Amino acid sequence: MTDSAKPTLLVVDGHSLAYRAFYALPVENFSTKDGQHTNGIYGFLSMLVNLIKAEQPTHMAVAFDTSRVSFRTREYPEYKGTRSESPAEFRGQIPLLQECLAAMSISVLTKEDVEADDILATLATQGTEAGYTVLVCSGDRDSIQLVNDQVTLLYPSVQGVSQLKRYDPAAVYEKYGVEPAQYPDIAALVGETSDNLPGVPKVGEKTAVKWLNQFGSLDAILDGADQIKGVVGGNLRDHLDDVRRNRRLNRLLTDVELPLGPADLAVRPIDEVAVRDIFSRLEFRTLLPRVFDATGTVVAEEAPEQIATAPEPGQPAPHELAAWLEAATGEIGVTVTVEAGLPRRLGFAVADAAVETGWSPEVAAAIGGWLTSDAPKVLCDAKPQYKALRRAGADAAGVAYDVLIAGWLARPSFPDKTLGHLVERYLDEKLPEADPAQLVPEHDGATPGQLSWYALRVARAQRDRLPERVAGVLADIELPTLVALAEMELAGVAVSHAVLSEFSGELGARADALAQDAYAAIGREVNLGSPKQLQEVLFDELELPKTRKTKTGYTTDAGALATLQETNPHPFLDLLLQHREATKLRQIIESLDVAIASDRRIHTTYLQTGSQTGRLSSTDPNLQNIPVRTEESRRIRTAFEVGDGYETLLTADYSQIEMRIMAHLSEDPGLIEAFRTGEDLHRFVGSRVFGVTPAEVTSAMRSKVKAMSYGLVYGLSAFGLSKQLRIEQSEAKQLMAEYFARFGAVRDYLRASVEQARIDGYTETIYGRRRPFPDLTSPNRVLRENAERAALNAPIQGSAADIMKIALVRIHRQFREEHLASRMLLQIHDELVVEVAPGEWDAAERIVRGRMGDAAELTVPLDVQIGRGPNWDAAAH
DNA sequence: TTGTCAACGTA
DNA sequence: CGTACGTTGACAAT
Repeated sequence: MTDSAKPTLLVVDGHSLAYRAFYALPVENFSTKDGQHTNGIYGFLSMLVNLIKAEQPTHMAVAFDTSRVSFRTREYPEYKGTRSESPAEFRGQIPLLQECLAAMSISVLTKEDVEADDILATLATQGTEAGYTVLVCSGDRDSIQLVNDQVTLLYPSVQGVSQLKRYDPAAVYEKYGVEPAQYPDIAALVGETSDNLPGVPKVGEKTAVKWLNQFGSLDAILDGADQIKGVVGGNLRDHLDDVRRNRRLNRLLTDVELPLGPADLAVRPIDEVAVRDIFSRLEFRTLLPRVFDATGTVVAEEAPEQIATAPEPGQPAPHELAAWLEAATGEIGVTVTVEAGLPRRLGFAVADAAVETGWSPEVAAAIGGWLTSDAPKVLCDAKPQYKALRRAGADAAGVAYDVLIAGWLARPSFPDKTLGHLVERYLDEKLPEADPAQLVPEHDGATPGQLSWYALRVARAQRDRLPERVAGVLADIELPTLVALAEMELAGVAVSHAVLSEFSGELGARADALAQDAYAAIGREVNLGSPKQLQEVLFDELELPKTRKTKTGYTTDAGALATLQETNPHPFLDLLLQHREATKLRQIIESLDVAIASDRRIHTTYLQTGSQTGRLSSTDPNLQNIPVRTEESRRIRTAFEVGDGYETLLTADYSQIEMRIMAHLSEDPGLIEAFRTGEDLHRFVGSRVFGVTPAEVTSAMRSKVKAMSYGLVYGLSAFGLSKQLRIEQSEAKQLMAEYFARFGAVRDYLRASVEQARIDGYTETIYGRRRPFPDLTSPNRVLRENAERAALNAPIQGSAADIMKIALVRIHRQFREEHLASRMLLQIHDELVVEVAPGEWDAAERIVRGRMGDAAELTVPLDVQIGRGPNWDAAAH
């Protein structure tokens, strides 16, 4: 038998190689939409496929450890004792990996009480005896002892599992200077830190090899220990027992009883269906053809999966369309294409048919009843379509599903929010798209009817995969919120151009004067808006001390400038700060002014899928960051006025909603009492922390605990607290200690919530909204700690967002039920601005206060502050 | 014209 | 070394 005809047995240590892959591959690229981590599985399989293709083994097996304990830990309990337990995210991947291997018809071997490497050693030995060429693939250096003329070790390099280094006897000798069989002797002397096997102090590979070559064997070294001089000789004599123990433990078993021998491990054809199934669950796409290729699997058909083609939509007359819609049972996919803010074309689809039409008064009349009925409608990005219909005088109801919002709930971090992406993600198909670069596109894009058909199919594929509570958030919170937001956007808020432009003029004049003074202070003109030029002035010309580093240089932000002004006063600094303030305000005013529409109102757009936590965001313009903190900046808010035909503005905000949620989630008795007594929160907390009566809490004490309380919600550190309060770090630490001594359950909750997130891979709000956090197990400390702070904050910020949305929906509903003309205009996270119609103040106030107050049943009351006034500033309380 | 950065407004 | 957002002007890259 020639060598090339010899059968090749490949045996692999599944655990150690998957573990290396787990740390080598960034988890954010290898997680399913449900949050299952797959980096270890993917990396391992990728390596295995390469190996199969390159080595063409005739026989194959993968071995796994069964647990952390084995006969070695019984003999020496500290064995591998320094290894931290492998993360849950890794352990969870092992059963799935074994499922993959089973689908690929690769034998998986495990054995109680022994390690995977003992199984490899046994198989290697049996294989050698039976005349196989053996390849051992392991990440454990002890496997070097197995190498001989028949057995080659494939060992992952530091770069990761994709690069395997081949160790035959020559390679072992070159690297370690000994025969493979002698390697365990070296290792016994040197010790193995990762296995918690201490060796002889000061003895490294060099010394060990020298001794081995000098004495011939480990036993001879131990016997002749007296002859070795110096400190190392003494060390050796002191550690003879350790060396003997190490040698006992690093000897791999070659006689493990296994259910299968080499002959039973012949490569078999993969189970193609099973492989497709598990790979699709794990969302492996590119790996599938590689597996087929490496295993020589002939895929029956080029495209066995039925790529459905969209039906050619019919173009019924209005009355036929109405009949078609009435006849359709179940959900209907709906698409309204929008032009100039108005509906242009409409498409409708059921499972196997689609129709479409242009928008006209006739169509509106024919299908108006269906649109406003509860007949379930499935859309992609329903809000703009709903608004377009409303602008055209049509109403719509029965929004039963929105694939865009559902896709965001399933994976809030994913930036691409288009139907095309969802079609790829959930259907594994391509949405037909016209090539915008071509004047006469080769391919037509999908028509409205076809878009509806795709949306409906995405909805069906998506809904099954949405966890139940997340589906509840969609149905009970997000979909009704969508309608309320659409109405708010349509309403818009009245803004006075006159107020804005007068203020803008004043600020402009002031900014110019400040700029002139600033130039005079440094003797030249610079662009005060250019951080780059400012750095030249501050650090080169004025030679002020360098500030905190940014990517491109040193910061010139307001905080740093203020600090500089204290340490190195210079008139330029103050002028610059004032100039910044004036130009910033003016810029905000300008952007608001151009956003005033012809109805003299500003219509913002709320992004319902814009945040990772469940909050809304606001764009074009952003009305959620209108200045409020300084007296002067509040003047901008006076421009937000009650509109014609309305009586007054009402503002309502939740006081300390996040701390209340913290009290609820942590069940901290102290914090709960704080909110139940109705005492000022920070005064109450201050009295507990500083051990005085509430009346004795000074404003300094109050602001300290206030900063601490708010900081808690963000994962503030002692360092950050000390910086913010400008106190010593030791004092900040002391403050935190005192705080937690009184409110210990808060700390317990925060810790536990992050730990739970590490296990689950995601956080959850009170209502079940999820946010995945793959980085919680990252070995990269910065990534991991960032994730920890965000994970700490997400359930709190997210629950507050949920509660506000619930209130929003209920207020909207009740205003309608009671036929009020009053309406909500703005939502600023914990605040609502309502425009109250004449004579409706009492009703509006009752509803807003009531529905915000009872939006959630927490263990502490939800406190709502109401204000009233002709403009936003005056309505603030 | 487009993308990135620093800076800064809000909750 | 404090969470979540959107917008702006400057500047560099295209």
